[in-house]
Amino acid sequence: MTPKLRDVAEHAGVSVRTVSNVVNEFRYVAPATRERVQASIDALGYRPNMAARTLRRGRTGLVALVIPEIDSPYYAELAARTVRVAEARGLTVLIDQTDGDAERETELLHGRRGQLVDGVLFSPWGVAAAELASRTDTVPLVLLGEHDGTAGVDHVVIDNVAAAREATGHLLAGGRRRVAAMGVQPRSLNATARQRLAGYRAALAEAGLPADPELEVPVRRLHRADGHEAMLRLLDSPRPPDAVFCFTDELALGALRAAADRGVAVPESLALVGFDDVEDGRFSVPALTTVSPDKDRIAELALDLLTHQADAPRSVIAPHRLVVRETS
Amino acid sequence: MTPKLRDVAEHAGVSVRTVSNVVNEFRYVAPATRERVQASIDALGYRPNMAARTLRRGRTGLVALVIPEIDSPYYAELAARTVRVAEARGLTVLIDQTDGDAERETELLHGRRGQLVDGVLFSPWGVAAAELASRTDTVPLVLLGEHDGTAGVDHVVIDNVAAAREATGHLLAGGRRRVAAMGVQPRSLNATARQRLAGYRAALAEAGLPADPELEVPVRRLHRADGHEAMLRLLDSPRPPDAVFCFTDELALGALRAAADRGVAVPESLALVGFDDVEDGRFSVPALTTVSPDKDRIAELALDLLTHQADAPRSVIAPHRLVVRETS
DNA sequence: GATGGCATTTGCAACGTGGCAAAGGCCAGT
DNA sequence: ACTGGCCTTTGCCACGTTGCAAATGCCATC
Repeated sequence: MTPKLRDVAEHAGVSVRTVSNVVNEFRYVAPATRERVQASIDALGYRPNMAARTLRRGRTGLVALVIPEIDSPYYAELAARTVRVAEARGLTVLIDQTDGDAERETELLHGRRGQLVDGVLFSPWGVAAAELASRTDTVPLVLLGEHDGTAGVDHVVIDNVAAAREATGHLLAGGRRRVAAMGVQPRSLNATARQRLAGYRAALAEAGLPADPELEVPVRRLHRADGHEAMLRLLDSPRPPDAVFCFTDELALGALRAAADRGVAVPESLALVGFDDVEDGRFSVPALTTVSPDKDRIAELALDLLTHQADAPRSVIAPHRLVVRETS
Repeated sequence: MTPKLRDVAEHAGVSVRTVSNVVNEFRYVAPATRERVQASIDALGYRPNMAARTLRRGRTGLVALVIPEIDSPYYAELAARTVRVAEARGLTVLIDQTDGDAERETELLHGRRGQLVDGVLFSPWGVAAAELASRTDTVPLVLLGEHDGTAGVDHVVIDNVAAAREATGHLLAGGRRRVAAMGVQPRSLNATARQRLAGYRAALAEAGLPADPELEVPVRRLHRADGHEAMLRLLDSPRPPDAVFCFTDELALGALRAAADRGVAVPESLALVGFDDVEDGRFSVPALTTVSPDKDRIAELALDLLTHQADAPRSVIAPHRLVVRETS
């Protein structure tokens, strides 16, 4: 059996409370006592029991990070950073994977974790804003990357509209005239996709180009396979685009592969811009031009919001920048 | 305040214990009572308090997955699968990221998590076998992907030697004669790298080729950047290889990029084989030939071992297969 | 109508910890 | 020597839950 406070107390010849004081680095413990107790702790290999501590303190030190998929590189990178930042603040991250399933998202949102976590960082995929509003759970919540303003919830976002406009504008500035947008979501729940589409359209309008419905390409998910499939269709269509703004790097990498399959030269005949700046895109051939959100900053800001909950919901915007590489 | 059992009990006019019985689906609860209590539970929005439950039951339902990096695609994919399998078994996975830091690994190994988890799935990087043996913690432990047989611990592995031999043999069968191995670890702690090197050498020996130290390429980490750098060095060397067996897909993807940088045609002038079968490699140009470990199976087996701990340490081998694509 | 047995409900206690506040001990200043 | 004050240690209890076993109630059977 794992030793508990009482065992240490007996071993050191002090009261349970004193051991607790040592463990919690209480100020008023005589150096000699502290030393003796510490020796007993080491000797017995005592570790605080988290359950008991949590029950007593009312806090767990755990934060849930709810994301659609761990193995999607953007989320993996975001998760890695979140874990690092959280650890630096004495928090532990519990990663929940929803597979984009709205039902599971709702479940987690309404506190299925039952007091297991002190806060939730939530990167929604299929869940509607209304669902957020109807939340009864009291656990602090911060939304990542979704914001249509309706839900009265803290959130960290990047300026998706501006970023999409820059990306599309960059393609247009390079002389492209048939620029497609890939990543449109059939169900319009997804605020991020909507905003990127809006930015794309704004850039077209600025350049005096008409919006062509054929060039607004819907995909089921945002994976490489989806990008690959959609790009093949585009390239096989009567009037293929000369550039594509992809809503994620994964889509862009799939599209890049499709271009290779069809023998279309990138960037000569087809320019591509992605979104997320994931590691893969830096090493692809050719390397991917992309919008790079500041993931470290996102993680930091999200944990800031979570640990300093305020009365009124806040919206924080993390920086992004366009990274031009070889696909454009 | 979140309602507790007592609140529900009062609301439903039954004892606390009966509510607990309903929550835990105890057999002997009258249907009418069950219904009434359930109504109260729903009305008040009761959620069991995990800390109290854990304290009482002695189990948390949490399993730690300790990996070097979440955002390395192999680990990300493994983590995603582990989370799914665990969930199907009513377990929640807590992901710990060590950044390959031996100290942190040791810390986690010795139970820093203090009863927070019921078991640990551990994918070591820098920690020595001796460290494992000296473990005092009693939490069930399963090792992933490391096995030099010395540590008396359950583990799930693939047959790295055989896999490396197949991969290298495949390159040799394709007529390559200067086959390099990339991914050798300077410190020899890493059993996986050692085994893959052994398999590589075995294949060379089988083909009657001498082992050339110049072709056994060490790298600091196993990332794309390391593969890129190492490959550039190889290509710039007096006698570059005509094929490289990379110990991870990430290295291979970096190498692929390096080949493009130097204008070396893959697979014509240079063949590449990776290891891990990560998603990126399926969409790279050209698509990566790789050793594909059965990650689903690894996750399942690991949780099997963890939940059915035995007296004697067991070694389980998960299947793998060589997936030939375009780089060889 | 009494008895036995089973279905259902309940009270008590304990899991290991930390908040609280009081008790104890020591020393300096008067 | 006495007092006051501060440093140090301590006991008691509650956090919310469930294991245990006993208590209650009901019905069929004799």
